[in-house]
Amino acid sequence: MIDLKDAATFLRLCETENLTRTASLCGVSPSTLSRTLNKLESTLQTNLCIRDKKGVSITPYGRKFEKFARNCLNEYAALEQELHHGAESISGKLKIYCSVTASYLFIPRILNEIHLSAPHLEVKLETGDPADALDKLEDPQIDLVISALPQDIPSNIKFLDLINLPLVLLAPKQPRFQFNFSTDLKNSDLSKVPFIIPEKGQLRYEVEKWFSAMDIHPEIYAEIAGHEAIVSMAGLGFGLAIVPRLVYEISPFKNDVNVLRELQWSNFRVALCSKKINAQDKKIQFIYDLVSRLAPSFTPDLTRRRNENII
Amino acid sequence: MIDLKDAATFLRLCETENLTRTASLCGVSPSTLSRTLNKLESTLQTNLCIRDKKGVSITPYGRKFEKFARNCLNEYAALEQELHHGAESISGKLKIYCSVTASYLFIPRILNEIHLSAPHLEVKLETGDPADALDKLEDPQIDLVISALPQDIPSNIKFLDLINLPLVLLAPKQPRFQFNFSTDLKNSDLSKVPFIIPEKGQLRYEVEKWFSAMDIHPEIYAEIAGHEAIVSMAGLGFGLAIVPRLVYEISPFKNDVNVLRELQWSNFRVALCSKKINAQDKKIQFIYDLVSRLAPSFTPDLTRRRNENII
DNA sequence: ATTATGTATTGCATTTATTGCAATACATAA
DNA sequence: TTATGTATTGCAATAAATGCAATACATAAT
Repeated sequence: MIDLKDAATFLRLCETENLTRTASLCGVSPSTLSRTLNKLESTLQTNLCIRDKKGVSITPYGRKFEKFARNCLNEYAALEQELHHGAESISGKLKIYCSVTASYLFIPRILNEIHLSAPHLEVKLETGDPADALDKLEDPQIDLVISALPQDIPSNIKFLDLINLPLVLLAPKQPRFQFNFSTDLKNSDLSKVPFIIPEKGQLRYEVEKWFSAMDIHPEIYAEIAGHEAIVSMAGLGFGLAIVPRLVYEISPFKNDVNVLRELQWSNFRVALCSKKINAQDKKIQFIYDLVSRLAPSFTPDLTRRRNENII
Repeated sequence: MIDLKDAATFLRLCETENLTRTASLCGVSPSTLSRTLNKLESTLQTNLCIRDKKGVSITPYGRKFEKFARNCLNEYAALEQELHHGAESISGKLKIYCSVTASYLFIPRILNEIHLSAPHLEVKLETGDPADALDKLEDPQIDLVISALPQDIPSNIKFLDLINLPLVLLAPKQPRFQFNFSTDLKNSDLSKVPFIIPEKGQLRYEVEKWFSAMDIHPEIYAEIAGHEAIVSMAGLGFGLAIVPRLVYEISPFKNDVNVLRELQWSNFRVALCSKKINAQDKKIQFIYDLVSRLAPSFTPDLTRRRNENII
């Protein structure tokens, strides 16, 4: 018969579609997880997922089981709540601020994990310009933010590194003006083309640092709030832009821009942050703990994609 | 974490409130079941049931868990149906005919067990005069009946003994007429009081056998269809009556009648019956198998109550 | 082409959990 | 008192789960 623990395990697998990482999330070895899946499939007499040397993919039957598992675990959480209503367990409300991009990448996994290991914790999410993220911590409503870390980290901030994002230089495939950039791009050329740069925040700082290191004095076409909008502007052909690779990867305008190069020595540390004064909060401690288990699974996913479509 | 097998086990315990019998139903030893309950209670951090030397009783928290367990197992059954819709599993429809009393005693446990071990089997129930039960087998709609076995069991009937019910002689506490029966009841007296007897069926046969053995020639007040109605009539004071003890125990008129004595040497075998020609049916075989596991739990429950309130 | 990294699985020895028997302890009825 | 029914516990045997290390394969980087 099915053990609810195995059901929870399968939900994690559905989220990651990766046996090794799921195993580490569940705190077991990959071999154990592999055998757990065998057991699950044999009791259900069904193939829940296809596992080969390449990885894991969930079958339609697996999706049905996923629904079932989610239902049961929800009811189990409700039962626990009913039995000893939340005593000892992590519960209450928690508000997180982050960029739209961060919400795509980190939040689903974090929420999934919260749902599995602290189902009584209510999470609210606010998205916006990542440049504002650290300041948002001053808002007493906001408990946690996902933000790029500045050079000098304020002393009242506690943080946990999530990922170190490479920055990429983007150019529109169809420039709106007749500006020039050839394949053998020279820095001197960059002073002659319009640039879209962030209005403020750590990315603005990094971009300016790069300009100065490269000794470029670019023409600024626009200063934009929100990383995602920068890619849109570039995609629409208004100019070159610099954003974290991840933002480019996720953007709906991805196909309208080319990656000219990846910026070296850039330092764009994305971290989970909170005010140190809240560090004692049980909920916040729990999230730090949870995310630190989750963090290793972020890194490889993003630094992977290679074979740039350099023009 | 909870195993659905343990949840099913607990549902059986809720039905029987008896650890030993539940253990035998689940096919494990009582010690194993005891430890299963310990495990369950420790994972839920709650007392699901009170277990002492006297027996088991389910706590309110246990009832909550029961609801949860029922939910989950229902969903699990639905999932199984969805995955390989009923292949290999016992499914379809089955109609059972029995008396109201039998439906109170046997049917809940049987249905509970069906629900746990063959959740896709749809059971319909028809209740009526047990005298008609065996004849009902001629109805092609009816697959199984619970009936008293006649002296000569028809050769085309397959059966499984459920219980051997003692018959009791009942007298109204407040007779409607001025008939007489003293505490030192003599058989000769019984010829002078009105009797309510069954219209037909095995009970009619047993009653007449007893009359003739005792050399009583009673005054027949009424011939009634349906055992339950016989107790009602007696309770309303129309006369003495003979019914299976169980019928008396369960009757809402129980408090309006006294048990004068238990009839000796009466032979009222209640059995699960079907036509032999249907014995190959997978569903029917399954029910026989299931009920034969269940049967031992019927017997002790009913032969227990002693200390009759003999007048 | 070769190397390096990432993926899942399998054999094996070890540890851990489960199981049923028999014994125990108590309650209730005969 | 005796017999029956109830649940639990100690114990030894059995069964199951676990992680390590080795394996096999795919893919990407060099």
